[in-house]
Amino acid sequence: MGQKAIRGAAPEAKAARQPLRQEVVEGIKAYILRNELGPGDPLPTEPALCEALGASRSSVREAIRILTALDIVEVRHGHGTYVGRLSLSALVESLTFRGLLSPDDDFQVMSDLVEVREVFERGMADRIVRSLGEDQIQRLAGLVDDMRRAGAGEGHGFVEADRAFHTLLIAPLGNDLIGQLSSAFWDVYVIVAPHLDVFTHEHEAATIASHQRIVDAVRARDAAEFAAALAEHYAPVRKRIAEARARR
Amino acid sequence: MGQKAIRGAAPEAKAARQPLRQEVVEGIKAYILRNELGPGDPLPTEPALCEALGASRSSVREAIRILTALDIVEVRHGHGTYVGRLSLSALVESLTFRGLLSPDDDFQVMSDLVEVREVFERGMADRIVRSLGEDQIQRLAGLVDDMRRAGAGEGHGFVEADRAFHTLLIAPLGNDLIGQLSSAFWDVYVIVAPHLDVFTHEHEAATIASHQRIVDAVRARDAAEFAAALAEHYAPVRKRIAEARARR
DNA sequence: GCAAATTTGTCCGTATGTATC
DNA sequence: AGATACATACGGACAAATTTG
Repeated sequence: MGQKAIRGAAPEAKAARQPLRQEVVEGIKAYILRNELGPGDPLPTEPALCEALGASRSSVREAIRILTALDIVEVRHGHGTYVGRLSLSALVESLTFRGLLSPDDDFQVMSDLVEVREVFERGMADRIVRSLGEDQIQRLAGLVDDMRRAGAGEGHGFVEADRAFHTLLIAPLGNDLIGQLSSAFWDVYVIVAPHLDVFTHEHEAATIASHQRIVDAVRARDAAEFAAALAEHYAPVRKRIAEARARR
Repeated sequence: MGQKAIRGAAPEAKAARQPLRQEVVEGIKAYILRNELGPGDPLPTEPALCEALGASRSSVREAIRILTALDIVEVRHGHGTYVGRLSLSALVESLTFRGLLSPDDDFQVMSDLVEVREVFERGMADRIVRSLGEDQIQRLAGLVDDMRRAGAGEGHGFVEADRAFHTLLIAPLGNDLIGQLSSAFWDVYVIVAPHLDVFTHEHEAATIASHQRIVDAVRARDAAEFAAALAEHYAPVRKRIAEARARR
């Protein structure tokens, strides 16, 4: 019968009534805050949430879908609902779709994206060369070796080593946001780039060389040289994107 | 009666079957891509999507909720569903909730956030001072005047002028991603900061002074001085966050 | 290994609120 | 104001996945 609750009567006298599902979203968020839950902690079952928040299962489920998209909750079929990892997966989804969407601006998205990563690393140059430990520098050098080996054989491990290299580079900053943003941008790049014919495996040698130069600069604790090496590394990437753009 | 489609039989032989709603999500995204739709363009009605994608209303609606959270689709009650603005609203939601969540790390989130904005502006210093036009510099100076007026009277217009100032600062870069990220971070800061007692209106005078110094540096096209002015501007912000953190 | 219990996934039918013409 | 088209919300039923006895 769709019995109706008297929503909008008591609370917020004349405020534009927001959908019930949105109230449920806020209710679930408030529940997590109130109980100080963290990633992985269990949430009430759907029927329990229905009763607690005074909404039907449909509304509760739609609210859960919204929160799932934001990685605030995570659902395991047949098992239960839990607090999510609070990652930036939504950002990856958004940017990826935007990159695939516009037939012309997609190259601009890629270019912007690479530029931001460069700004992160160049802007933090002095702090990076200062705070990287000897063992971490050793691991960076090891990753360059991995790139050499992967470049000779298959191109698969190459991008992984490249990614690990840059992840390790910004790790010592202690700024999780930069790390996660950079990681998200990398995800987007890897997903979108193949659709734009940007990948050309001929440039691997140059990429390896510039990474080696970065390692050498870190070893020497030379921030200026470090920034210069980064510029040398990113310039051809942007150039390749520009070339692919011109090709259309 | 819940008549069942034979999902999982024909497609992807042994791949782990994903929920139907996820297929609907991909189907709607594919529809947008295939028809090269842009923000504001209309999408089929819910019943139409049900028939086109072979799913019930529930599944279609849950898929729409996911895409709405990502700002890929937008729904107007009683009117229809449309392609969304593809903004970074999901990022704001995610970061805001994360900031409110952890009782200790929230300050870290705020600190990281401000640091990223500083890196954007300092990392682009030379390009900013080079590409800002005379009229834009004039507008920057006008915004500083606005801050002076707002500071004397009410604190409301102050943050707006401050925001407009920084938005205008990075606008000439032509990097939409930086602009939208910076804007998103500002949103998060404004939402979360009041919960942490970071706002202390005593520092408005110093803020105005450092903004004036930024304008002067831009006028002189002096990138080094510009970067120094930015450092002077952001240092006290981070200091305030650190103080609020220590207060707990 | 099987069966029961729990929980989420999907479907349908219906009623209501909202915007447009 | 009425009619129409659409999204919102409800409730019940069954399917599928997971855990447990």
